[in-house]
Amino acid sequence: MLFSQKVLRWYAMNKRALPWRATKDPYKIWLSEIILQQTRVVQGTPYYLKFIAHFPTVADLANASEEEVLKLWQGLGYYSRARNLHATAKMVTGEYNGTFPNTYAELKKLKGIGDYTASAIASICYNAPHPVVDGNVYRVLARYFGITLPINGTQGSAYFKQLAHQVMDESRIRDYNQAIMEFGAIQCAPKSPNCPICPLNDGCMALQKDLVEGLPVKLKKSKPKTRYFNYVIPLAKDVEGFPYTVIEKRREKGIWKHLWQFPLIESDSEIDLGILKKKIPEQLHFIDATEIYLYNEKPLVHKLTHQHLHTKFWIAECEEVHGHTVRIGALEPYAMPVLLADFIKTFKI
DNA sequence: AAATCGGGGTA
DNA sequence: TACCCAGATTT
Repeated sequence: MLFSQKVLRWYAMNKRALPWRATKDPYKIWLSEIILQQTRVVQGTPYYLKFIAHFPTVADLANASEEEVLKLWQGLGYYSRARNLHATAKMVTGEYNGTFPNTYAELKKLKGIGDYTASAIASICYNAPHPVVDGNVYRVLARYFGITLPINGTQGSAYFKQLAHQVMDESRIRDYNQAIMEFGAIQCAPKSPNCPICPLNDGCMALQKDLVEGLPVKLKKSKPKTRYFNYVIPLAKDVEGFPYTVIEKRREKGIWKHLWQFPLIESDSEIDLGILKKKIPEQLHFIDATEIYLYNEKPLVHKLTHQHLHTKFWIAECEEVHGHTVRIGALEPYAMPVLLADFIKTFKI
């Protein structure tokens, strides 16, 4: 039996009932695909349900503020997805008369829609013959056909793309694309796949050559860089006696763009109170503290894929503070990185 | 071509 | 720890 037919047969028996599987509405398919980029189904599903509940149509999403979109996205990571999601919703609503384009080429022009996502939407919504190539597909193809080219090199990327095109079932592309991804996620798992029970094991080159654990081959990535963050939390009391602080929006490029944070001093290494007191007038001139103390004895290490953030939280008690002031009890509506959302949860004055 | 962009789950 | 996740974009 053909590879594609084996995959489709496996899918018919094993597919999960996922919230976006019941529809061909391009808005919902698009939303699910953006959420699921580099994100596991179990992590993304609650966000998908939240977004559909808040924004039933693309026009609802377009009419929301970016603040609102980022807040709903909080905790999911890769926040450019949320900013691009909002921009594309506005584009579709404003320039496409509220209707998503129905071709791969037109879809790919939209922000946040690359090769994979354009193929996914075109095939799932319109049954257009574009094979998806995601992390699951790389793994399944590399193993079944015994391909040792690195999947993230230029050569390998092109090779897998043409191979995917070669082995797809064009007549059933809508199901086939979801089938091969589901097969990769459930059966042909990254680690310790249960090959003895796999219905594709008879034709699997990796299994024959004992290469299952070694495939796919991936070029090694760079090591994470260490950064030293000093968050200074100003603390003052307003006229009614409520404690308030100051936050700011991250405008520069880099992580967490357009998310909110406390005033930040980044240093080249870990610093103590003495150094901090010298830096505050230089970098955070709006803070005039009567007392400053360290909130966490050991730096909290927040690990991202490419950065390790050694973070100290300093409390700066002030008579008054200027800037974007917010009561401590009213920080919830602001979209913040998990690092800061976690801090706020534990923070007791 | 390589780096960057999060956070969480798994072995 | 190391690796991966329904990748896209920038450098």
